[in-house]
Amino acid sequence: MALQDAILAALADGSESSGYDLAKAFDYAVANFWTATPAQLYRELEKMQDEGLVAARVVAQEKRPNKRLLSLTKAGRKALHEFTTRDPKPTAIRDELLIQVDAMEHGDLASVKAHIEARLAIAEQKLAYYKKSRERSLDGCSEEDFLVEEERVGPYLTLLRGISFEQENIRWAKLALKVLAKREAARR
Amino acid sequence: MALQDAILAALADGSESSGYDLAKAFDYAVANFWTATPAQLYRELEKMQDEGLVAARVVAQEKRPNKRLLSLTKAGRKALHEFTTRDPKPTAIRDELLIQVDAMEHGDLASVKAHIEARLAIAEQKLAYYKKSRERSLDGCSEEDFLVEEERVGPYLTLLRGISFEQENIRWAKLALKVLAKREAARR
DNA sequence: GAGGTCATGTAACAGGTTACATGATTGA
DNA sequence: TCAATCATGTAACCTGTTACATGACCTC
Repeated sequence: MALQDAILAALADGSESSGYDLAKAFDYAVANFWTATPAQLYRELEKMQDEGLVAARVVAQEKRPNKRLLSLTKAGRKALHEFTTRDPKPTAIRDELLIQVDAMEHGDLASVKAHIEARLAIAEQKLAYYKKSRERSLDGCSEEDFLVEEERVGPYLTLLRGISFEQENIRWAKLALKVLAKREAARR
Repeated sequence: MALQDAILAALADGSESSGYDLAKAFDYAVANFWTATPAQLYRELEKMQDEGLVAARVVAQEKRPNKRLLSLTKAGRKALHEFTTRDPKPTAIRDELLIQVDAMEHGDLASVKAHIEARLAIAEQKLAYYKKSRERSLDGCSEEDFLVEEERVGPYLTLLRGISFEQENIRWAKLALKVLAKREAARR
């Protein structure tokens, strides 16, 4: 059910997206609290159309395949409102890198170190991307003013959570690499 | 496949656990980077026994059902080592609360506020639990010394990531509540 | 005596992943 | 000319969730 709610929320703040647009928004490289693959989205959107939560408007394009632009119906908006009243499930995190780090003494240290380095680079990219998003949102306004005056702060608040998540990933990865280096030096 | 790897890692650092023990360790209230329900674990453990990755030793107990204590086989240790050499998948986060916050202006503000408060309380509990774990690990030793001298730092490093995750959840939740309060005050 | 913990699971269903298929256009 | 982007999806499979079942013990 929760993917459905995530789609409702995405359509409510973006408005009129194609399945392809949603697929980009739910890509792990961009999304900070929910991911989904295109296959999942097309399947779910089909179901949501049958249930009358979203409506499609076909836009013919020259030199491009036709688009099906989706938007929320009244029933869709109602379902989204109802969702916000339900108790949210606890956060689920799945991180294979942390499994590897947990078991690193039983595995290949050099590989794990390389994986932490790769993750650090990804986190830095995501952080840079989120910070650009933030600048775009604020549009010159100060954060304090924005948070009180803007009519919609929800997306900004979730963006702040994404930013601090990536900042902590970076901090942690650097610490872990430092520890590994120190231990390697001490082993000789 | 990744649940399998998570089980291998759990058995490698704990050694000889029952399905029930693992279920507690993978519970969302305790686990910081992978969760699984008992049903999932019993199914997966069955498979892993067939594949020869884990072996069960049945321990008869008086006044309690028999236990099946599981441990890694040589093949299991090899599989775990091999896992650490593979590229880990990117972190997957799924958080319904952040969907609700993202869409809060389309939903029920009072409910969302209550959900943030509930999440804050959970994060504080988890943080307290993680901090106790840390004290137990350090056992009077300073962190700096521990990180260089201990033979196994993997579990400690993942614990640190869990701690900072919950600290950021707390910080974020408090900020979000403050913003909501200010906006409510400004609306009058 | 009610509810929690220890300890095992099964069945049915829902949700997520991987691989494939199509085909034109645009930029390096 | 090679890869990426736009844009749609399907099929098969794997993983995760929910609800149920059993039964004795321990604590309030």
